[in-house]
Amino acid sequence: MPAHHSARSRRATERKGDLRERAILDTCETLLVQKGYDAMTVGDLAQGAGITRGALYFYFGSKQEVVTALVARTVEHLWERSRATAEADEPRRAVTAAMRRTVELWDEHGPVMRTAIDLSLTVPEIGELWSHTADLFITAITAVLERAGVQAGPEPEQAPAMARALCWMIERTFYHASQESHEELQKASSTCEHIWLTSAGLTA
Amino acid sequence: MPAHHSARSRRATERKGDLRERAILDTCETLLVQKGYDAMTVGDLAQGAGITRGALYFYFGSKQEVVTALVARTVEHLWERSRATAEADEPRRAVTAAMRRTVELWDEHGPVMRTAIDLSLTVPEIGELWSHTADLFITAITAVLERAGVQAGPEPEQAPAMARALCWMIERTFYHASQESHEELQKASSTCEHIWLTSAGLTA
DNA sequence: CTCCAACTCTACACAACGTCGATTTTTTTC
DNA sequence: GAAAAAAATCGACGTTGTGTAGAGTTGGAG
Repeated sequence: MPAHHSARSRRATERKGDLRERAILDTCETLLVQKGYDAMTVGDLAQGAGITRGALYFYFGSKQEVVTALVARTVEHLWERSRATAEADEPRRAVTAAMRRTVELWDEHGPVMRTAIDLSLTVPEIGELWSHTADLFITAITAVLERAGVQAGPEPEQAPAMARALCWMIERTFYHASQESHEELQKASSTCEHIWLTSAGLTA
Repeated sequence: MPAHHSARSRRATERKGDLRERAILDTCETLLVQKGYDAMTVGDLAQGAGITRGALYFYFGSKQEVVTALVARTVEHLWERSRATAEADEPRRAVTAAMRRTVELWDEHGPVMRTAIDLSLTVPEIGELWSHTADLFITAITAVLERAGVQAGPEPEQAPAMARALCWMIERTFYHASQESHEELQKASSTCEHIWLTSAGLTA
């Protein structure tokens, strides 16, 4: 595996391999959309990136590693965008903002996120990545619930447990909707937002 | 190619093959728990059932077919039990009863149901089976919501769409909880019940 | 007994994975 | 700007797991 040392000097020395690596990940994302994880072979991946199978194994140890790297890249992008959103806001607004952001993310990276979810059971690394991401959402939802007056605490009817269930609801609902269309995603978002608000006691 | 399950049900006596078939499915369920779908090979399956790979292919055309049959068997059992539960009841009671039944199902068949969910994307037959099952739940939830006063209709904030989201919430929450323990399942159930009731406007 | 269907096995062909060592290309160093 | 080092590429190989083919075995009905 090539070392990933960041900026060394004023001259950004981008190796040829870095290009290839990105090409492989891009190909992977494309293929995931076109044929899905199972049908995608290492040969396809290599061909898409313009190299042979042998060469691909210089960059990644396995098909799983490629996908893991792709998930990592996507998830990182996701974190960045999440950080950007202000959290200290009136609860109702916060919910709306969060849902809009979520729609954007799924619109953009639906297939990769679906794959990540599918593989998080069988590929421990991806499971790690995804559960970490989920935790971020869960703590965010928890914060909103508590600010809206839901009691904090470890019991099943208190904020953290509810946030967890709501997170899974959103994940799963978007998972399905993103297979259909952008419109479905919007509707799904409205529904989830409504349930979230109701659970928080913010009924209109 | 030998004809498959079409005319078998008419037989009076139980053939040796029916035993084998069941043995294969039982083995499949065991292996699913022990090693998971990917790690389970057709050889393992055959060995567990006391036959060779070749013989197994007499009964099932592929590994996927075996799992599909197992899912079908499990799901059928699930339908039977669901039918048994009375539907015409006071909403609050209906919710509690439904959740208790769901806990039982996951306690009993957690691994198979998790596998069904995982494969419903890649194996169309399983997807069919599972989405049909989900529809049963969704209509049941819809009925409860409407009886509790939630408006009927196709809009994202009306009963059917909400029922769908709640169904996915329950599915996903139980999916995760059933990997942990029976206790987690119970807690998950309480949380889901609470959110369901709140969404229905049945706040205590 | 014999015949047919149900059942079982071994052997084979194939596809995809991951490894290896040799070789070529790119980058660094002097 | 050439030699040395590192990075990148290739093609061939061994392995594993899948699904198929065809031959052989059992057991019950006529």
